[in-house]
Amino acid sequence: MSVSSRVGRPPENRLLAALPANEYERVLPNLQQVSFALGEVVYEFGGHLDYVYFPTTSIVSLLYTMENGTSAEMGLTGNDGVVGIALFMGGGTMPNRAVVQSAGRAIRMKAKVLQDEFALGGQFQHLLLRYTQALITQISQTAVCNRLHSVEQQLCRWLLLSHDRIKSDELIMTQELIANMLGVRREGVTVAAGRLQDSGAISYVRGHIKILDRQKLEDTVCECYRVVKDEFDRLLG
Amino acid sequence: MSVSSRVGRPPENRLLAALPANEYERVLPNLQQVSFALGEVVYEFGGHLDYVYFPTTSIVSLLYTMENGTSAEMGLTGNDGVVGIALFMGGGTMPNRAVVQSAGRAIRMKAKVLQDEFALGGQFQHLLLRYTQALITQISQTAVCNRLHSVEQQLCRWLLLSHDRIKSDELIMTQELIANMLGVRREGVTVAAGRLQDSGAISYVRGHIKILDRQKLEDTVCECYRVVKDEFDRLLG
DNA sequence: AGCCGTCTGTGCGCTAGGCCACATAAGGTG
DNA sequence: CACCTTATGTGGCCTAGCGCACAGACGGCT
Repeated sequence: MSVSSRVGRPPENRLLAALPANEYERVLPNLQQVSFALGEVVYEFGGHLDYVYFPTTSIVSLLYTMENGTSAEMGLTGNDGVVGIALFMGGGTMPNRAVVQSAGRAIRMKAKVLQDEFALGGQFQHLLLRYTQALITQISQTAVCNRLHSVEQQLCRWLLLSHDRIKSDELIMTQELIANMLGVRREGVTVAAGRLQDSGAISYVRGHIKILDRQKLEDTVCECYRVVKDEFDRLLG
Repeated sequence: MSVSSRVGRPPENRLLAALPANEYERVLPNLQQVSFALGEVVYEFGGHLDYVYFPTTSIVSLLYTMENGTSAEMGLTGNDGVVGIALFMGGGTMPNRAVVQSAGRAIRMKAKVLQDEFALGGQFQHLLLRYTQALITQISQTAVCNRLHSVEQQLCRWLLLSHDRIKSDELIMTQELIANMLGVRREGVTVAAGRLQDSGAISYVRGHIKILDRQKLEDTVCECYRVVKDEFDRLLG
């Protein structure tokens, strides 16, 4: 992770952008821009956090890794959210890992600053809690989707959720990594991605996925995607 | 749901019991005891909530029902939690249902009272947020467990989580209902429960499950159970 | 260019769990 | 007690997805 300059106005993160001017001005001196590399670990299982991160151009996955090494994603955070909710929820640590799924920038804020601001009970607190509720919806829907839907549908959901959180139509992501996120085999992703490719929805070349026809993905995806999207729009839109 | 008398001291709900005396005295006049019947719906998908509920002897399941009618449980709340987190998280409604899984009592509190108390930022707010974080862990672990573990392991997890939240060794619950909770077929539950019965862990007769040997369940269950239990103990213990 | 490591495609056998169709059993009710 | 509803046990068949093995294919490096 590399730390660079100060943060501009308005911020590229939707949570920060939704703050009233006076609250944003108050926290602005405490914000820094950082860059995340692909695969970088933002926090570990049970690890302590010194900062919270508001992704701007990056996407961070929340994963849980089992004792036997297999893993699955619970949710993902992009420019509409914040990584490190344990810091204001009061738990300090979370029993999961956060890994950078798409390289890019984020804005960080010292834990203490966040906690003090949260304790004031203003709009900042409000926004963080609403985001947390939206995240709960995302995690819940992941639970249901894992149980009831096919790998192909889940891949569509994952592609659409990622696409929503990034400006580009190209995702940098091997099938191996996607398999880890979805908690399925790499070959399962190959087959599902192959079908999406045949239908013309995406093209896939060695870690570079291009979204060619978003509508086709939306036609294939299960209802889980829309439930999550609608809830984010309702709570943060 | 039947409303009865006032609520005693100390309360049978762990969240309320953890309140400092002065905060509990302040909310006490606004608490009422209610009884939930098995299968009663506490709130519907997107429905409005006038009260939050602190279960004491009841257990409430948080479920999501798909468009095609199949459903799956995201988490469950007993005397260690509260039903209706959307009321203090700010969203107002949740995109899921809450159904009484085990008949019993709960303590209810008017939404407005809860919100005012939450806004004071005292211990009550603190406890509610910590509980919410524990719930997030539970939901996450459900997501992972749905993806990676067998029906038998999930049934064990479910039995243990329920057993922890109830005084009795007997659960009133048909296999059909358990199947809906776990998002699996009824026959799948029959087979898994049959195995547990053969091993002497439980006995199962027409909607009455007796836990005969808790240790055997703990030997069969996946790690998900302990992760959730440890996190609840850490955050609320 | 040639090599090599990393991705991706594919096939095969296997199993868990889905769907369907019944058989049985346990209580409740007249 | 006879009947009927509801709950549970069982089997047969089918599919999705796993594990494994290996065959390309692409791209970076020397």
